[in-house]
Amino acid sequence: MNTQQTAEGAARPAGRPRSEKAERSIIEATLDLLGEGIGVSELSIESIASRAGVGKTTIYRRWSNKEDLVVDALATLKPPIPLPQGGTVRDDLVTYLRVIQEETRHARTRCIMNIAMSDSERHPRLAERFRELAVEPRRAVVAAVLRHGMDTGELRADLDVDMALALLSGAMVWLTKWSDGHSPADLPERIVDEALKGFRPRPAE
Amino acid sequence: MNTQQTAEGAARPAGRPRSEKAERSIIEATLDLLGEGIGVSELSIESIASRAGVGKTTIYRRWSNKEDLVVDALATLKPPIPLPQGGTVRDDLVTYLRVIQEETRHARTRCIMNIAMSDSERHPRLAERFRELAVEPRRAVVAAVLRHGMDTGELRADLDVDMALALLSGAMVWLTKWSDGHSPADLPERIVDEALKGFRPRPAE
DNA sequence: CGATTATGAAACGGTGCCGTTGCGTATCGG
DNA sequence: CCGATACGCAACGGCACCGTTTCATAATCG
Repeated sequence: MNTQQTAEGAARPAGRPRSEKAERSIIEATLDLLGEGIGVSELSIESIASRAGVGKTTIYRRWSNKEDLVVDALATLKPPIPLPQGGTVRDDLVTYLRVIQEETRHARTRCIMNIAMSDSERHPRLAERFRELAVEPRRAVVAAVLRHGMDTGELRADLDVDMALALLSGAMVWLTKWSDGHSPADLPERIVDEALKGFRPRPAE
Repeated sequence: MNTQQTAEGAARPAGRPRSEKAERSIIEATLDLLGEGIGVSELSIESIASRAGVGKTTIYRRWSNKEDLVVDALATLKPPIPLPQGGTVRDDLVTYLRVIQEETRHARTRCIMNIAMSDSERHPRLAERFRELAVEPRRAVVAAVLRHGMDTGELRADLDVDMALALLSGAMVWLTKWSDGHSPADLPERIVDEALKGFRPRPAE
């Protein structure tokens, strides 16, 4: 009985359908502004509408508040790299950090990371969404790499995977943040090697 | 920057002197608001004046813009703990991370850290000030601890001190950020031990 | 005392954004 | 074509701040 091809199966609600293009450009404008360093709280609906070439009405019709819009915008971010786990664990880890380093070069990524980090208290749903979209998938992939290494014996059998992940990612973010802008190209290698060796002297290698 | 400032030797500039008490309460109100999660850009002079029980005039007379005020406010933050380097290097490092962990419990510290982290692009002077006041002193202390360990042989002689610091601090911050609010009490020990051991298997200990 | 400067309070005009409404037009189903 | 809905646009009244000014009062000098 449903003559339209709406995916949901629900009847099409008569009248002019909402423009997918408008929706996309609204979300794009939102990410755009966030990427320019505008914080969530300073982000105004009017600036989004203007940037997207859209009436405010069109935005208010779809989202009842700003946070919902930003959540949906974040949802369009794809975890861009699944990491091609090819060689040794060391190489995979270096590749992983290199991806982080590369992304940090783009202002857009950097700003969105900042938002996720600092607005986590005031906008918990946002932080949760970001974690679910950007953090968790990667965590899972790298955790698999680490476990693989533990199986083959390249890594300690009793390694704490979450701790190892935190050491690597944390160091990368930390150094990038406090290292006067641009980080040296060999940073990923150095972090991984230092983490693999540990701080204590090694009796024999 | 503060426009007042007659050094002790200089002649008193006739008329009613500026109230030290007002100045303190302005700065206190500023830190107060920042500690409640208000970001620098949303921080309004009027809210500060109201909170401090002070006229806007009194603020504008001393600081020409908001950033200067915030910089001065940050300048009153003291690096609260110089770290009692007593026992083994391991213990000192655990103590260091415990201090970070403890501070992270207070909302005020957390918010100010967030500001330092995420506003570093839009307010470089602020970030610089924070780094100079809060990050650098501790970095120096812990770096000394690490170097001491390298001398005594508790740590590898070829350890990269900056990298080690980044691994420890980064992991602490990372785990605190992504671990649903409260971090387990033994986190510092676990981070330090994992970092000391390294990820690779150890032939014999 | 009088000169001088600071203070808190209030009001100023200006701006940017809020969320809503009305308008004329565009795009769908029937 | 008709009814319904969405569109972009412009305007609304309202609010929060901005940075400045005015004012009566308070503190310190000579």
